[in-house]
Amino acid sequence: MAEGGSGATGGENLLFLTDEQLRKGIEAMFFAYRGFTADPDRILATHDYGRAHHRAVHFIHRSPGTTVNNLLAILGVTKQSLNRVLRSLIGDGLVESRVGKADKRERHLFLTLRGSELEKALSEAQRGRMRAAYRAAGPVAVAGFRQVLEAMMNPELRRQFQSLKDGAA
Amino acid sequence: MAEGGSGATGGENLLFLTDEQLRKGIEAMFFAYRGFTADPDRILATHDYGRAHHRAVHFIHRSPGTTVNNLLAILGVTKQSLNRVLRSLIGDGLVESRVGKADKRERHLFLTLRGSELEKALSEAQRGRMRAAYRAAGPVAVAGFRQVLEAMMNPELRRQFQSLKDGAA
DNA sequence: CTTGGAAAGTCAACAAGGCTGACATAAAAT
DNA sequence: ATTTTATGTCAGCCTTGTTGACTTTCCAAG
Repeated sequence: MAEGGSGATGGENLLFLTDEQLRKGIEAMFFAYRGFTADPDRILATHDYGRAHHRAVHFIHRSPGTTVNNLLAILGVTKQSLNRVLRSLIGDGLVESRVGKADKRERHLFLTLRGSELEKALSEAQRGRMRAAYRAAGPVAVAGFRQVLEAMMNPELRRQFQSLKDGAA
Repeated sequence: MAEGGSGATGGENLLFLTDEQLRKGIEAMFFAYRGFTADPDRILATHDYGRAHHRAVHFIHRSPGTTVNNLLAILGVTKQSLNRVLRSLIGDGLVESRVGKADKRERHLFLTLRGSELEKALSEAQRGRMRAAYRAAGPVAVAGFRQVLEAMMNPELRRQFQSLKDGAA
């Protein structure tokens, strides 16, 4: 499905697969990820939170009412680690934890008003940079960007991502 | 400079810049980065090393003889943090530190044979996944991937990256 | 030649955020 | 009635980042 290249770069020659090209891609990924997290990190620092809080807030915003277990699966950390973060977010009044109706063992997580405000600040900062990068690169590049990223995920993560992708909760 | 879109996706409509699209890009970046680091992480764990060691080894391999200060600038950490990592790598005989000839204050860093072996194992693992993703996505997608990543970096990082890109030391 | 300051290294202390293991509780499922 | 599941919590460990204080080395400017 790959080589057929839509022209542009040069048909079936595989120059884009040389170790040199791959190394550049690896380094680009490293440096870009730093940029990717830089803006939210600045905001988080002023609130005495870290990236772990950002991730929790992001996915609770994204899927309101999600359970602790769902969050664990998405974030890929231990419950102890996530619990520490949730405890502080709940304690600070950014997240609300409601006992499940159908299954009272479950806790459903929601952002409070203050939680939503932080989420908005963080995601606007992060989207700002993303938007600038997308605009600079153009729609075709963006499509390629997304394709490569999805191919780079672990298969289970890709499945999670794709079910997350289009809404739902 | 951007909108002119080379066709394919739809000319000047800016659907690729909606908040929804940006959110998907942000999450794709998050999940992909996990995949990106997963394979080397597994190798590192068996050696009692972490990502910080990987980064140091990578850039010493990439620019043999680089100074501690150069490395600090590239990695963006404090010298104390880097020093801890270098000390363990030097102590374990993976890295050699040679006093500078012209300026004897500087230390020039080189991988030993054992260091090169670790580097090779790590980079082969990481390139393996990258190569698979590149192959699955194709050359056009790869070009877009690289464009977006570069646009996402901090300007200083981008400069560093671009001077690094094409060889030199 | 002396001295100021840059480059490098070291020690100590701390924090975030991963991890494991052990254990408690409540509720659901068998 | 028993087992399993979902969650929370305590204690302790590791890596990797941080600051601050201090030393040694050595170039370069006065």
